[in-house]
Amino acid sequence: MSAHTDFTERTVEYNKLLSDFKQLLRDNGLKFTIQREVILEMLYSSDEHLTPESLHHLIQEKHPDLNTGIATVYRTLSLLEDSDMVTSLSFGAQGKKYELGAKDHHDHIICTKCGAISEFVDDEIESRQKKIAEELGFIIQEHSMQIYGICQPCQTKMKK
Amino acid sequence: MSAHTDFTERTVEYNKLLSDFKQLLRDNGLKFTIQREVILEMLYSSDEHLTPESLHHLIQEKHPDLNTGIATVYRTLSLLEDSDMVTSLSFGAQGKKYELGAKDHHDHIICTKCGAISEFVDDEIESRQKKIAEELGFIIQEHSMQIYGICQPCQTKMKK
DNA sequence: GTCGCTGCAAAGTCTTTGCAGAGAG
DNA sequence: CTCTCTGCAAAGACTTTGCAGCGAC
Repeated sequence: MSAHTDFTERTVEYNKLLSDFKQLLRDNGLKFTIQREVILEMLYSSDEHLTPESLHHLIQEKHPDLNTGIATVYRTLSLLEDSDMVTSLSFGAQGKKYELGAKDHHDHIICTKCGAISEFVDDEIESRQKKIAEELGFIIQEHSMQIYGICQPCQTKMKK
Repeated sequence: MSAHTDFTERTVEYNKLLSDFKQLLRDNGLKFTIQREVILEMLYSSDEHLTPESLHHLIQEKHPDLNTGIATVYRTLSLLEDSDMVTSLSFGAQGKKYELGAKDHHDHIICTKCGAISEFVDDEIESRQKKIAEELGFIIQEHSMQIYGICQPCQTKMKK
């Protein structure tokens, strides 16, 4: 499930993120605390889109000693969102989900029979999106796209 | 933005919607009430994506005699959503927004600052999606796509 | 040391639910 | 008449905020 990334590369990427965060805090006269670092780290290491609650849960699990409060999670997420370091998304279900803005972009195609998920990126779609946003006067930040269908293996099963 | 529709045609379209709704209610042993009719009517006649609160407000305004409760609005929207007559959208901004599902397929572009939503359809994207699904061996059923960005008015505000 | 940060709990929002009377079928 | 609906208010779920002690700088 979680894509394996080369350790060195991952560290470099994370360190960049971390120093951006520190810079952001410094620029605004804010303090770099262990809680804030852990929240960033969890956002980085998780491949999922996290809700404030799931993020809090993750932190409680991995760093029980910190006894981080949910309020701090909310406050930090707002801070990160205001600074465009994370983006909040809310698909249908209740409650927002958050993800780091720095990750590689990709879309998903989901099988409605077995739940298998494939990822894809299509340059043509990406460029059309930019054009559409432009035409509508928007400055595009990102997008999210899901295609739902039936995957090959499920199609085969259904024929039997 | 809002396509002008000829009055007669509009009435025909609305009547179709209304009879579908009545049928739905009948099929499930539910009752056709004035409140339910007014909610459907407001959803139909509004070009906006409505929140439960704004919908309630609209109804209070146009039909003050009914004194419709917000709970009824929530209950009716859930009913309509469960029956796929309306679709709920929940992007960034707080609170869900609802739109009639009977309308033509379209995607959404959402302002991450103020929550404004515009709609669009792009044939090229639609056809690319079909192609991608095909390449990945999927039989496409449907899709959902959202672009997030900053709308014109918010860009202007930010410059000040 | 100073001043922002944190956890806790209380206060806000938004949404759902229980109830008794009203109303559709 | 019966059984669902409705408005109201109370209860829930999710977020934000006030406060006093803690900790980064």
